[in-house]
Amino acid sequence: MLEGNVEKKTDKKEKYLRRQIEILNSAAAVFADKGYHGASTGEIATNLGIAQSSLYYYFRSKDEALEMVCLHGTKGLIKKLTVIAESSQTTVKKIRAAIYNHIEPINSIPNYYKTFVQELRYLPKSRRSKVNKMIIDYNTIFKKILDEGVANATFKESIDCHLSMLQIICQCNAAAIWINTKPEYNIKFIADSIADNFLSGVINSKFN
Amino acid sequence: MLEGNVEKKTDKKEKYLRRQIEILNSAAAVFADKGYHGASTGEIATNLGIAQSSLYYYFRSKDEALEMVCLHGTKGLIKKLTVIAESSQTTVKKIRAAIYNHIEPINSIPNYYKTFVQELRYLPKSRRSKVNKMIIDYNTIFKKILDEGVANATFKESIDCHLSMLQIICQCNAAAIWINTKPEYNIKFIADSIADNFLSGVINSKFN
DNA sequence: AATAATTTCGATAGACCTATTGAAAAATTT
DNA sequence: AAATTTTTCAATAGGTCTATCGAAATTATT
Repeated sequence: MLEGNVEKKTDKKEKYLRRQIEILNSAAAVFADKGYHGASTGEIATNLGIAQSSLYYYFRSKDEALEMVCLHGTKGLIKKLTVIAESSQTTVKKIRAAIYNHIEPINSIPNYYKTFVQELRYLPKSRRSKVNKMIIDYNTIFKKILDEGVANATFKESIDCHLSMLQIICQCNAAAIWINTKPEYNIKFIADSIADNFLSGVINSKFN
Repeated sequence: MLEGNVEKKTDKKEKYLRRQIEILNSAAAVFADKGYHGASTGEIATNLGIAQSSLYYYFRSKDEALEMVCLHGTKGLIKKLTVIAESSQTTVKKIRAAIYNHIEPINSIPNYYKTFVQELRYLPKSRRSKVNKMIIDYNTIFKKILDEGVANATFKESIDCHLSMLQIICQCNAAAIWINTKPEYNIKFIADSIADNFLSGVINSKFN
């Protein structure tokens, strides 16, 4: 049966893709821990209990693995940010939601997050196009929320929205490194702190 | 003459140390560009126009070179921060000065700064003691300025000073990466932006 | 100018690492 | 249970890299 064959083929493919994710999880863990150049395919394989050469059934090269980790780690982020940006909340709430959305993968997929933040720079130029497009799109949407905040007079006219976007994102990204240094530093706490400081600053209001 | 010999020996030593700095400059440049593991001693040497093996007259190993770059890149920073912390300025001015002090080496020694920020994590544990002590001291002084701000009611009581310290520093450090992405992003502009946002936030004052 | 100290060099050992290949093993289909 | 497809493996070619060594070159001293 034709339909039967199609279904089976799809299953095969899905099984392969599920296994590929397991491989990528290990790659992300070693990349996050040792850095891209410090990571060896041998260690990625050993952590999975398979032979080093077996990895190459799932990716062509180490840098393809890095690209896949970076792309997989950011899957869905843009869509979620778009929903936030296009929602009818106040700008302040959008910013809070955007920060939480950005920081959440630190919890769910920490090794992908760390690899993206710290190792993307080692991705060869020939492999950058997809990731770069994604970053530009993401930053543009993020900045738009800030632009809107200035336009509707929620934010001061004096702020540089591009720079503010970079400042927020770099605080989120850095959190991936020190989030586990104190028990009270969970992502909600950190997201709130970044948002509070960004929105209102630290100066006591009686001084305003 | 005894004094003569002593003087000459000192000159020798200083000549050696000057050359060592040249070696470290090249190492810092390659570390900053390629990352510690991606950097090869061959490239460090080629950039200096000398043989790879010649480097080992100035350091024992690649990780000793990394340690020296990290230590040299932060020389004097603590002293300057201490002067700021112990000065009689207002807390707000201290924060502005501390941010500028922290960010300034991005201009004067960018490769050391980038190496410190991005590659320190690859320094073997056996070599971390000096750098770690320095970082702890530095962060403690920085946090003290914030604590003082809360104590003298310049800052809100609700802020987590340790977290705020981390947030400021990570914004400074990230700036080393994107400072050259726009012509108007000089260190004064960025230091002011970080300080402005941190102190007063971005929300339009009529909303307070 | 001869001697001594400092600096640089070429050659290389010993490791480690990526990616390929063809075969073996395991799983699936017929 | 035989045949086919999918997955894993061992072996290894070919490359790069760190660190060492004794010799050569350069610089400084006597």
